[in-house]
Amino acid sequence: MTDLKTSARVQAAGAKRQRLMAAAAEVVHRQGVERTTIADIARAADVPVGNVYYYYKSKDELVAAALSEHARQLELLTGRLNQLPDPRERLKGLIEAWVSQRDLAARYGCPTGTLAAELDKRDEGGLDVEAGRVIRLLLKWVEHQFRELGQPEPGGLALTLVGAYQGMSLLANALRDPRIMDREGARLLAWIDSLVAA
Amino acid sequence: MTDLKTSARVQAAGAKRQRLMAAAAEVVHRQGVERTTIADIARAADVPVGNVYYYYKSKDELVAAALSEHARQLELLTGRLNQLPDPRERLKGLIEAWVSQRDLAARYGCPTGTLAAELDKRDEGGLDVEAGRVIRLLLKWVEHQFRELGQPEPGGLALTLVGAYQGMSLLANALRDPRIMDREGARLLAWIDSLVAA
DNA sequence: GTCTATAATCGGATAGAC
DNA sequence: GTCTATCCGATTATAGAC
Repeated sequence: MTDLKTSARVQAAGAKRQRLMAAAAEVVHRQGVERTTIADIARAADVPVGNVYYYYKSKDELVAAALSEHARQLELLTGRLNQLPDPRERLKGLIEAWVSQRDLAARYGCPTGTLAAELDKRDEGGLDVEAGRVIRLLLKWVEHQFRELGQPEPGGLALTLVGAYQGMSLLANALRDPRIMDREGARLLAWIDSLVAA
Repeated sequence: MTDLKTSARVQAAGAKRQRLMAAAAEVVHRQGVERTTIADIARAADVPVGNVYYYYKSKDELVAAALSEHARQLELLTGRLNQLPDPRERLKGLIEAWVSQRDLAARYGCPTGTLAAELDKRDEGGLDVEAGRVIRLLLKWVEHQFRELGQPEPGGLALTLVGAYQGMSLLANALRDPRIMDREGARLLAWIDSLVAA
């Protein structure tokens, strides 16, 4: 019985931690790190404000949690795409996933990209390095697909593709126009199709 | 004599306003809007803190000033490039200007792009719209060059070029690697060269 | 026009009751 | 584990002397 109670408590605690992590990712994406208060995240996660510090010792830890939530989402996506037999189809699936998020991107930009940009304006903490790691995760996966496609410079192509995504997200956001995601997404799909396997 | 004294005073006042505007642009680029205090800008401009409010009634007005400073810099650059007779050379000159800023971009990102991204995370003020205007200024100029080159879809090409710039700046910044600016810059130059005039 | 002192507010973090 | 009350520092903005 104590075991049951304990595991239930642990699960509830784990659930709260997870809720806080997911809420941190969402709210920080919408408001940015600096404009997001602990209270904002607590409210979104439906956790009492003063209780947050039991799970995360500081605001920076919550931001780190948001970052790892983004990494988790990315791994979920690439995991799904890895089921596809053809690397070309995997890359096209990635682009389609980006385009499907057009409205969110037009309103708040790429979650990881905007977060990285904001964190790079601090010196302390080292959260900026953490953000770079998540972006590298994406770059490495894309590079791997280009290599499997037999492309000569997979690293350069990955930089171009991910850079195009970051750029189109920023422009869609700055101009508040989701159609930019459609337009550039279509161009990227055509580009991938045009690549000749070596 | 009163005229002299008055004009001197006006000039000094104008000079302070300009110093504050330039300082706002620089400091906000490095630290971001939210982490920049009025005191930071005052110090950078060598103006007493309490005196700032004589020139700008609020922090938002200082941010707006930073934005128009970026617009001014952009007009200076395009004005110089307009001297070149060939639109293809003008576009290549723009790309070279971007690459020449690689170290700044790798440390703090594109001044206008990162500012736009940060401002888009607020609802109040309408400074986000102002940031969009500056980006549109650049897009329109680039579009004009592509049109003069006889390209069929100048608007789409402008979106691609400016998007590529924003993307490579963000990646260079997130990965702290200025060589990304060289690499992608070279690719863009080759792309412009490959375009066949219609 | 210039500058100081200070008001007013806000948000991160902690202490400690339950 | 949960939650309240509160401290403390920082920052925008203003009032008013010079």
